[in-house]
Amino acid sequence: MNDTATAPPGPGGTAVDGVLGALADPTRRRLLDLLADRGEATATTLAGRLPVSRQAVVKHLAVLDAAGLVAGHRTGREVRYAVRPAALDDTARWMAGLAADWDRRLARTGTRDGTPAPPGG
Amino acid sequence: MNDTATAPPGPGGTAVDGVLGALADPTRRRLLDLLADRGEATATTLAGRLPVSRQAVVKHLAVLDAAGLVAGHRTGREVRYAVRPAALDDTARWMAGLAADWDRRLARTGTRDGTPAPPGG
DNA sequence: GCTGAGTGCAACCATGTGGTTGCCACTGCT
DNA sequence: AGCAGTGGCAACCACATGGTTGCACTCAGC
Repeated sequence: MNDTATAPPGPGGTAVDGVLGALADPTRRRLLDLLADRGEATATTLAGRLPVSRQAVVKHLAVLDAAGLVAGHRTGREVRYAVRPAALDDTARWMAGLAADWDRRLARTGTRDGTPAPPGG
Repeated sequence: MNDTATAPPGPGGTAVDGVLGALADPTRRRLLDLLADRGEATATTLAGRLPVSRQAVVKHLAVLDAAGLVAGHRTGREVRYAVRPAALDDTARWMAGLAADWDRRLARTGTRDGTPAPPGG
């Protein structure tokens, strides 16, 4: 059984989970916005634009990296991070599919609750 | 300045924030899946399908309700909840727009970071 | 009116997570 | 070689959050 609801039959379901958690935090969203705006940036630079310490930014960047939303590569003594639209796009599609799925289900289900759920589907 | 990144210029940005947080929790997603599948259900019924207590379900339902993902209406002594695709659909669109926005920005930005561009810095 | 089912609320606990500070290692420039 | 800047731990703190239990209240049926 997949644990990502039902709409996303594709293998990308796991990635979606991380993306949702990562995007749920406002600081992280701000970080992504900053990153998308600058194209690339280091944790130190980013920290200068946010009301949090560099270490906090590093942690957030780690979460975003785990979610596949950003990627960092070392350049000399710096580590520059950049956004990766792929994961976001994948999640957007998953969500759109989920919304459509809900609508579809709502159309076929009436107002039953006491019933022990449909056996065949 | 809105705190929901930049892509969604519409007023729906606030709703998105709640949806993301609500969707980030696996139990909540399971709940939504159950709800979408049954059409309608009470917290007690839902609790029977999940490995958590009824009260835990009630709390999750409250979060989902605050996010606009579900709506509950009282029927006698029961409170039946049902999913509301609107908020999800809205968020899906926001996310798709954000993904497109990133791609757009990445196309125009090069690899600048060290440049103290903004005068405030 | 009594009883049973179901809801709502409050207290409480444990863990996760955001955030900070401190310190050390490494890299690059002079 | 020496100094300054940047990154990477690790420890630590505070609060939010998921989850539980207990109890009181309400609605439905007999």
